[in-house]
Amino acid sequence: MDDVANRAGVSQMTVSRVMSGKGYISSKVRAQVEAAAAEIGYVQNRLARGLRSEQSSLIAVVLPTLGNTVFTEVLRGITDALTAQSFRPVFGLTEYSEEREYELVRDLLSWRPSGIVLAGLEHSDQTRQAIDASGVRVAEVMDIDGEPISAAFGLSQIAAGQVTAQHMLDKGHRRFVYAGSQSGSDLRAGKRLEGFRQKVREAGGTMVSEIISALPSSMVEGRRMTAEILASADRPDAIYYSNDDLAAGGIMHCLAEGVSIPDDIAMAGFNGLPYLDALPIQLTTVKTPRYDIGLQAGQLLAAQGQGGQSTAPKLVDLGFELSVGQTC
Amino acid sequence: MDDVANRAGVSQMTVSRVMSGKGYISSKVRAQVEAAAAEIGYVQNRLARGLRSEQSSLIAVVLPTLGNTVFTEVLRGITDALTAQSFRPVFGLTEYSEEREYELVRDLLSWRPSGIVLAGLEHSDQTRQAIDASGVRVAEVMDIDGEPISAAFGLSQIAAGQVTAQHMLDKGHRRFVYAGSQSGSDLRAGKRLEGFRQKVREAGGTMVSEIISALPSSMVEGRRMTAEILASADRPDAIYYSNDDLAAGGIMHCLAEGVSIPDDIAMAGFNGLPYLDALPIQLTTVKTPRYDIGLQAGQLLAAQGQGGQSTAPKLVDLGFELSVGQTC
DNA sequence: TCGGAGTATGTTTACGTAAACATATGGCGT
DNA sequence: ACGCCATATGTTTACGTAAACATACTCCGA
Repeated sequence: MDDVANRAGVSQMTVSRVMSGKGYISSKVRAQVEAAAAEIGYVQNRLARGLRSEQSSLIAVVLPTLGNTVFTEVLRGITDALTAQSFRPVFGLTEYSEEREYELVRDLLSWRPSGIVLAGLEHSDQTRQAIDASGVRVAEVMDIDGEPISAAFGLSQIAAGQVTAQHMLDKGHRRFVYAGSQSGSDLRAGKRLEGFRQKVREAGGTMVSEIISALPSSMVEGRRMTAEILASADRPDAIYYSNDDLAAGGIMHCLAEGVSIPDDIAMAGFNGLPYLDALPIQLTTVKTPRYDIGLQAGQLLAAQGQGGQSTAPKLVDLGFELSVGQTC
Repeated sequence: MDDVANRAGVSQMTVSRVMSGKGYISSKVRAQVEAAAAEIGYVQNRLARGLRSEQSSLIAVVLPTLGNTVFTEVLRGITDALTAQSFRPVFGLTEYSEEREYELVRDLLSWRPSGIVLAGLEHSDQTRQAIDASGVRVAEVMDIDGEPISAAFGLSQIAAGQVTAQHMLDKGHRRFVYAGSQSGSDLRAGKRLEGFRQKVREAGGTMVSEIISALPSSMVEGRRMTAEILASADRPDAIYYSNDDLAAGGIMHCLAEGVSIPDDIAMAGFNGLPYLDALPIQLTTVKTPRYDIGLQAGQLLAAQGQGGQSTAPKLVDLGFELSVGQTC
């Protein structure tokens, strides 16, 4: 700024005023300063700005994985919201580990972000403590079954599991297998299963088994698990997959092996991923507003006014929609 | 740090030495300082550190989209490489716009990143100029057909197109349709098409038509385009899709409509996405080392030594592999 | 016994920015 | 004509850190 100031024949502070758009500036001086800045290729230093203003226009984003379309779409929403306000996401991946989440949160707080996005409502005490101490605003995404730190955007995972179970029960299915992944470390999936189990129990149905792969969810793994389930002695009526990728793998298995859906086996997934519309058989699933969840979380954090924080609702239910297909 | 110093009964500089691990510190003082820091919950301020050291341990990442698995995997690789060195990615999405890329690069440079990742080798003059002026190290990813700014990690997109064409020609196909997306703004896809066209021309084959959708690539759009192509009067032997998502949509269309692959229509895609292994029909495609590309790009930028920069190769060819399936 | 080398700590300063506080000019109402 | 207010610019200072430059103590060999 000093260089720009010298060249424009004004003081550093005047340059600062032009750059930040705050305070009075005559149009003549503004033009001079802008010309000088362009000539010497001035690029503002946000580290210094952040240091001085005790606020960084960075938003920390801590998500479990990018291997799941859900989170890439949430991240898209966040990024779009932030970009519009010239905030930038800095991020890290936990791979579904609470320990990793803590390390990342701690580290990211050293950037003095204006806000932080976390997945879900369950966090270690350490994590909560670090966040409380820092005073940053928090947006938790995807889940609303629980107590948010300050604001959560998502849907009731438990209710989603319940609705799915109810639909399958209504269709006459009674004997279920649950197929999950990630060794059960995806807590949202756990909540869906919880809701699902409850409804099945209430209706007198049976959870024949709950198979949880150690691998991340994928279509390939879903196909493998489905083959295993169908080959087992105690074959169920229906499979509830923890998400659409696994379920799509199930559909693929059946298409390839000539297994009839839903007569031989019924299926339901979760998420409502766009590619499902391209499959030969429409999967019954639950559509979730992932992009919107990210967008609203991003908007909350990017909103400048600190006054707005107190008036913001704590839990924002973006809802879900049971999408009935041909698989049950 | 002043607070920590007071509590530990030492000077601020001693605290700085403990935190950064540089300089001599007695084990007694180190313990005192660490205890004091823990008690008051000290969190270092990386903005100040960056300001002082003129270097930020942030890496700017500018990618076209997160809607394409390719870039989410590249981003995973980058993130993994950076995290290992406690660097963090700050990122932005261009949606395949050069203008947007420039704005993002310009803005991200204000964070004084230690490095920047860009997709592809084509950038506007403005962008190159801004990067040159800043002196940051650059890693360009996915493409190596061209002149890199400093280092590029990827594969020859032109060669990938050629290899695919050659294989299809060897299988006896002569009349091709190309199916692309994004209004052709994906320049890597353009290079593949270029290589493809060239081989087809050389072999006396025909490009019956080149259909480019305005939408982003997706399985759904691939299915729609395939239906359109198969319904056209001038029906080709084979379709070359700009990527696997479109091609998978083509497979789905054929499965649903009972079109025989490859007898009625042959197909090839690009990327080698993992989910292809789950489909009932194996797609012929080109496998690309996306994660590795990101990983190596990240490692280059996270490597501290500036001396390493000059010895680093300019173009790193991570190769590709033609994966022959059942679709041609 | 003395001096130098290694170890351990402190003091001063600068990084680039913007808040807080001055200062200066011009116009307008009374 | 006078003073006040809106406009326009300048000066000083602090944000938290680490480099550069002191200073002090200990140990060891000549």
